[in-house]
Amino acid sequence: MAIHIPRGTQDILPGEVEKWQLIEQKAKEICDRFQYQEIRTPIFEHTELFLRGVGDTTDVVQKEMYTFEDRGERSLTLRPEGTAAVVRSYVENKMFGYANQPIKLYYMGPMFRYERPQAGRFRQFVQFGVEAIGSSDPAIDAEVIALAMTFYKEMGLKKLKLVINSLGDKESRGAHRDALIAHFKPRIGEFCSDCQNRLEKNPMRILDCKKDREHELMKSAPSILDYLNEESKTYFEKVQRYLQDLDIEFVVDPNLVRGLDYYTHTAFEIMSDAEGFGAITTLCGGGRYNGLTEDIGGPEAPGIGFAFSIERLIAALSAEKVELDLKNSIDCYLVALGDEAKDYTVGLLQKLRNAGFSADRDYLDRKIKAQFKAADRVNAKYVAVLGEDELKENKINLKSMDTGEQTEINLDSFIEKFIELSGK
RNA sequence: GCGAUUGUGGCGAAGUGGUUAACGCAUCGGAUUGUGGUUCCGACAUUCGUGGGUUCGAUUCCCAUCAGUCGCCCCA
Repeated sequence: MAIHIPRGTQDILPGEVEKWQLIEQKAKEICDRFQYQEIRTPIFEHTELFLRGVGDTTDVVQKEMYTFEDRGERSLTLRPEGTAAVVRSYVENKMFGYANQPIKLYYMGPMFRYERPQAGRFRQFVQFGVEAIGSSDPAIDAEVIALAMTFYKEMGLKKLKLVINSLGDKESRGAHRDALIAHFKPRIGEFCSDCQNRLEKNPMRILDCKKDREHELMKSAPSILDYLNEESKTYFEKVQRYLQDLDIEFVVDPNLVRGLDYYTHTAFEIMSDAEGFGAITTLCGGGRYNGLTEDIGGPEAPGIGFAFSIERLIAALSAEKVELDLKNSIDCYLVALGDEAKDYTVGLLQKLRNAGFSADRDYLDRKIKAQFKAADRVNAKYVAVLGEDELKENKINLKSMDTGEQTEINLDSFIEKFIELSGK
């Protein structure tokens, strides 16, 4: 039996890959405008990095990592997200010492999570992400969010919803944590087993639980926003003000927690409202992670970033029925009749290509009619017919597929004439 | 990890416990000699995800297994 593609992975075939290329191009262009530079890190890292960086109480680490041992008995893990690795590289390469600060980076590449595949969820998926490290100016929080929103808008998405929250600094989080434990502990038995586990390890994640959402203690739970100290409060207010200045609409959701442990202060998600987008609504997630550099053994350096998956972007584009501007025509298709003519097209084709045109010919020894069909199928603008008659007279017949008009051209001056006619 | 649902030619899809498994699209060939996108004719599955069982006989019934899809949890 034929071998299948592994579960949760996909081949991106011609016809579909053009969308990816367009998106990648757009992402790079916008990063250039915002002055973020590309960084490429390995696809696997030491498992330890994610345990410490992402947090060992998170679902991502507990049940979704592709972890394996190499021949040297090192525990390695296919990266489940991008931030930990970028921050590792920042520390390892001492980017904190670079002249140009803050360090503004972007990345794009495959991530891996062991999950049951479904709409918008894969075991290998491609994330595009951005990290700005070395500044704790709320303006850069706004810039990072603006970058994501700009990208989506320019791709043509309209049904977007930006949700933001503040998780505060260490002090605020500590106070909130104590309040949460005090709030839930007396009646924690009424909650699901996950929540019972979360109580001591990471009580904030109880707020994120979907099962116990309707419980009365959920509604009366202490909000992080009431526990922000002055500094955190001011920071959050500034971020919001900058977003308003940028005309970026948002809603504040005090229950937005995010799945990874490293977030502090600003946390945000961009969701799609589009119908037919399925159960998954999050397109993009991100936030600030002051303290992450220290968690993985580096000096103190505040950072903020986001990541989104190209797969979900494409799903959102198709849910909103956005037409992408994909060009798919070729300049010239060569139709040859007879062995002598076929031989001649080998060189002629190369001349067209050398002159900068996209050009192709038949390689299946098809009849003239079938060759024209093939030309039509690839959306050829022109078809050049070379048969025994033309060859004898040193001519070639050029047909415009739009107008059906045909012109006889001297074979020796074909390229020059073609450049002229095609207006290139 | 749990649940639902599906699995027939390159694609979409009908169907039955029993001789040759509809149809549509695509593809290829042809409709007086070398010209596409329309029309007409013809060709194209020793085979119904895989393995096992029931049966005189299974693509159709049962079991297992694998895979796809969707949902829960959580996320991108």
